[in-house]
Amino acid sequence: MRSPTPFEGRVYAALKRIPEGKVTTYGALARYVGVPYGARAVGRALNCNPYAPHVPCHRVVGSTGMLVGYAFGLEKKIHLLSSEGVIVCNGKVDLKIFGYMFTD
DNA sequence: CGTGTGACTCGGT
DNA sequence: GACCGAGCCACAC
Repeated sequence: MRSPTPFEGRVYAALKRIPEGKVTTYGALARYVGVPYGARAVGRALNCNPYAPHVPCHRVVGSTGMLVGYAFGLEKKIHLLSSEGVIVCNGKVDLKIFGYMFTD
């Protein structure tokens, strides 16, 4: 287990701020942690440190609402989201309804 | 310190 | 809306 870097710590903190039944995008998450164009860095951090379920990494989807990846498997990710009230259609989520933009 | 990689995003065609 | 190429970031080697 590699020690979590400050950057990863900010990512996990942001993840925990996502209300249940909502999802966010790698881009929005990256901006929130202070890295406007670090969407890839965010994804890499989650893939390398899936502290699940301590960190709800399953609430992170692509900019188009499409689920792009999950360390435990996309099927698992989809199931978790639907269990929280998020409607997943064909591996995609409606960001117009479930998209969380870290307004605060 | 340079190179490669990955759960991304955007702009052009 | 789909496909393709380029850009950006943090991290491991």
